[in-house]
Order: sequence, then structure tokens, then C-alpha cells
Amino acid sequence: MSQGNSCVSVTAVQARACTVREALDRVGGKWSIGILVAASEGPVRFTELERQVEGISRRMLTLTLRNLERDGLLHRKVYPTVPPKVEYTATPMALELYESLVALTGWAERHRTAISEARAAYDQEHGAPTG
Amino acid sequence: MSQGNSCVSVTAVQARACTVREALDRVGGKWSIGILVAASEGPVRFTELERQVEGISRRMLTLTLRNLERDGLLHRKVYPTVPPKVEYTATPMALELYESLVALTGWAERHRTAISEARAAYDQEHGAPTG
DNA sequence: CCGAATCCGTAAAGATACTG
DNA sequence: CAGTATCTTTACGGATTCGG
Repeated sequence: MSQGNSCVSVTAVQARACTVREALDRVGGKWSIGILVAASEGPVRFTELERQVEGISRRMLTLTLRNLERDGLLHRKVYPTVPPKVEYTATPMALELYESLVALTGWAERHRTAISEARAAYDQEHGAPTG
Repeated sequence: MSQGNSCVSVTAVQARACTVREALDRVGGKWSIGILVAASEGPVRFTELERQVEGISRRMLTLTLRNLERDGLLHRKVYPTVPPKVEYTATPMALELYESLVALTGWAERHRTAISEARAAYDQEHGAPTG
């Protein structure tokens, strides 16, 4: 997931950019947000996530779960019962992150149509994908 | 850059997740943020960006520039002079996006060490990359 | 100075079958 | 139920070359 970046920028401008990317890298994957949002509502089990995120493969669910756990965004609790039971819970840090993401949600909603129009205009002016 | 997603989620929970991803996809690339931040300070030229972003290749600069322009985040102004001159300017929409990203910056700075520690702890408990 | 076009390596992501 | 292992496809990103 292209992490392991320590913000070794030369200019102050790019140092700021790097800090932003540092945050985005935590949720940069295709599925991280979906899992995080689902886990923000309370503890969720593996199969439960598999249904909720919908479209995710078993493999990607496992991988993303591991990464989120490794970053301290999810807590993994195993119940040693005979049908195995594992619960994933969002940590306070993850909940805080989600709050920060709400600002982005607002932006996306406000400019959703503007972006679509910009893309349509661009595609028409240049080589449009539709023809 | 894995865009073209229209948020066709079934559950309300995942619809919210999708809106967040919609915003993240605009800046999801490896270089988008760096370019956006540089352009937020005022109009910048191609070669200027090539130096500022530092590490970016000519190809990726061009590609990312095109995507940002297509999404309506950058305005491209060409001066038909004999040595060609092209200026890229952040649109109001892009500046607004950058403001929203500042919230994320705060989060990243607050939890930078916590994340590092979480990763170290995880790597030690499981198979550590360093041994 | 600003870019397009091509080739190529790596990493992300999907599908599926198998296991404790 | 909760994963792991393996295989294949796709997208991202780097290096290089060429053109206006």
C-alpha cells in the first residue's frame, strides 16, 4: 500500500503535502474506508463484514483487516469457541479519523455534480471516451 | 486511477463510505496531493512543478496534471509564446478540498507516534519484517 | 519548454479452492 | 466461522525516446 514514507521533503510546501499523504495512506486502499465505517458502528465479525462491504473478496478483506489492525485502527478479539468467532472493533483513533473524514464527505457532496460536469466538458473538448 | 464509481451501495452505511471514497479518489494518486499543494500557492508552471514535487517523473506529472484538470481541480492556461508557457492554477473547488484535508493533517500529526508504536508492536507480536 | 508515446517491472486486486 | 494458499489480471509508476 505504498507506505513507509517518512516525509523527507526538501521544501516546506512538500513537507505539508507529505503529512497529508501520511493520513491518506492509512485509508488509501480500496476497501479500508468501507471496513472502517462498518466497524465504527460497533464490533463486527468477519463474515458480517464480508456481506456489508459487498464486492470485497475474502482475500482483500483479510489483507485490509490486517493492515488496519497493524496501524492501530482496529482491535481484533478472538473468542476461542468451537465455531471460531472474531470481532473487529474500531479504536478511538479510528473513530477520530472517521470524524475528520466527514469534512471530506461534505466536500464530495457539494461538488459531486461540478466534478461530473468538469469531466464531461473535458472529455468532450479532448478525446471523449464515449466517442 | 480506479475512478468512475457511482456509489451504488445497498446499505446506508456503505453509501456513506462510498461518498468518502469519492473524495479520496480525486487525490488518491501518489502525486496528486503534492501538485495540489504546490498549485494552491498560486499559478505554477510545468517545469516548476517538476522541481517542487521532487521525485516525480515527467510522465507522472503529465498524467496527474491531466486527471486533476479533468476533475476540475486545476485550470490549465497556455500562453502561445515561442518558448511555450503553461500555467496551472488551483480552482476554488480544489482550494476547498485542501482545506478539508487540513483536518486530516491534524489527525496524522496527533497520532503519528501512536501509529508507529502500533506497527512496531504488531510486527513484534507477529512475524516482524526486520526479523 | 511542454508534452506524447512506448516498453517494462512491481504491486494491488480478483477468483477460487482448501483448512483448523 | 475465519481464515490461508495459489493463480491470474489489472493498474500504477519508472525509464526512455521522440515531437511541437
